[in-house]
Amino acid sequence: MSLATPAAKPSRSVAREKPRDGRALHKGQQTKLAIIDAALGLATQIGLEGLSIGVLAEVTGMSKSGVFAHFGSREELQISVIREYFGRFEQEIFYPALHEPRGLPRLQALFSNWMKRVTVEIQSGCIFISGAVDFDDRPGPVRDALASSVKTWLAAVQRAVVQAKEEGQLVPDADASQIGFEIHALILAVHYEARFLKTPGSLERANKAFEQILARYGAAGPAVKTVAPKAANVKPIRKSATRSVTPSKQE
Amino acid sequence: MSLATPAAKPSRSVAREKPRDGRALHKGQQTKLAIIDAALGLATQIGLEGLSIGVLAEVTGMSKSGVFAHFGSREELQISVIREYFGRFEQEIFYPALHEPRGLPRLQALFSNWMKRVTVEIQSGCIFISGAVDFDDRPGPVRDALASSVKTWLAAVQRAVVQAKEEGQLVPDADASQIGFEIHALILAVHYEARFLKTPGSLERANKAFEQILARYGAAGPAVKTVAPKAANVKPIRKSATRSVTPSKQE
DNA sequence: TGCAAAATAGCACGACCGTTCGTTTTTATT
DNA sequence: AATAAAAACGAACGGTCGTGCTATTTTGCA
Repeated sequence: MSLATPAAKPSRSVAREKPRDGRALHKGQQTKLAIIDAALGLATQIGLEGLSIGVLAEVTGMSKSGVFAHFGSREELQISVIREYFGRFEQEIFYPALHEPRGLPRLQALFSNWMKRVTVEIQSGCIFISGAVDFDDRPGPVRDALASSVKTWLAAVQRAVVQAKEEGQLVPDADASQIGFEIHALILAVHYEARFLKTPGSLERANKAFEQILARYGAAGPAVKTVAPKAANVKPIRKSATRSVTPSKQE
Repeated sequence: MSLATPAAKPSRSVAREKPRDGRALHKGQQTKLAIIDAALGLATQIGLEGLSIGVLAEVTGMSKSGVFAHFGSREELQISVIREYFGRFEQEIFYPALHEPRGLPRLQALFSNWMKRVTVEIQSGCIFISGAVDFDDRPGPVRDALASSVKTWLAAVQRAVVQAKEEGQLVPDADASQIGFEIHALILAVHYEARFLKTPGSLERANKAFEQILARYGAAGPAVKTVAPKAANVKPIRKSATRSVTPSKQE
């Protein structure tokens, strides 16, 4: 099972004819990855729209045309950045949560990892949020890439809610889309209040609200009590689990 | 009592020496208001950062320098737009809610009016949200004006929560800042999901979540039962109440 | 009606933008 | 070492941006 239903383009790896390790990637691919990495850093701070090829060239120590040649258009650059950002979302939030047993523990891990990432993004910014504002009503491939990434991610969260219901850890009439909406709302509010308004205590309020969501929809009985606390602390990590999950998205 | 603690600049009205009605405003002030109005329309769609003097001149049928002369800088134009937007927030959301009795009914009216406005902003956009993204980490007077406007507004909402607690309609240990945070989160989520993702049913989910917040913190006993339903439907409007509240903010 | 002041227009500037194109350098292979 | 391909450069283009000047028009009051 993968986060992205429409298989994400690999775009990296895949050497020439003879992938003799130690020189697998073309020089161009290396620098392209370096450019995307720098672009991602810029985009998180000033947004996808603020991202300019000129400053990107300056940062990477290249010429404008040199940077440009790797993408062919600014839109393609933006889309590359979105893909990279989505990939890191998977790596940092989604895949680690898969180590937790499906159901409530995994849902809690998803939210916890998400919040951990938000803690960083309070300084750096989130492309999925700034991008949503930038491409609110501007149709095109960039907006499509952005929206599909976000939808994929939100669907994954919602799937975890459904599984928690299936495990009997949430009451049967719990509305998964409603719960997903409320969780998403908390993340957005943390970004707004902590990053923009700099209101203290936003992180804690989001955590508290999340717990109250679980408390409200949590099924009665001992099931919640036994499973939840165990998973919250213990992490049964399978060896090289991260790598074993990642390639599965290739197909 | 006014929404804005730091008295908002009138900027309009105030004629010359002899305000003989019918020719109270200078020609310049009239067109300035017209420019701001057009700028507000543009800014809600493409954001404060996307707002350009060139297209604004085109829309208003003026020359670039003609538009520019009214503000002296782009920043001042943006600030004027923020002030105008804030003023409409007061007019459409805050002041009408004052007609409801303080406490729960007024809080419900605030949220209801807010949601009514959001319904429009799904198409047009919200400057307080796009502006927060645009000026995330860009200090300056525009960011200050934006943040102070939002904070003023959020404080007004929070005040309504406190009053509901004072009226005994919410449990005494209800955390007003926590409730304010969660309400704000719902609005942000509606904007994101309805405007950007175009997810159906977002409005309903926000309304449902709001009711559940009230249900969770609602005080037991008959107080809630008797007051809440009455205020939810009946509107005891004092005659010309809107006008009687507005000028009070002048001092 | 005349006249000062206010409002608007016209024009140009420097800066930055994405993009194109021809040239030069670097890379990878024989 | 030779060579063809890939990568990076440099300069320039047309465009938009905010802003500063100087005219010109319009306004409001004597």
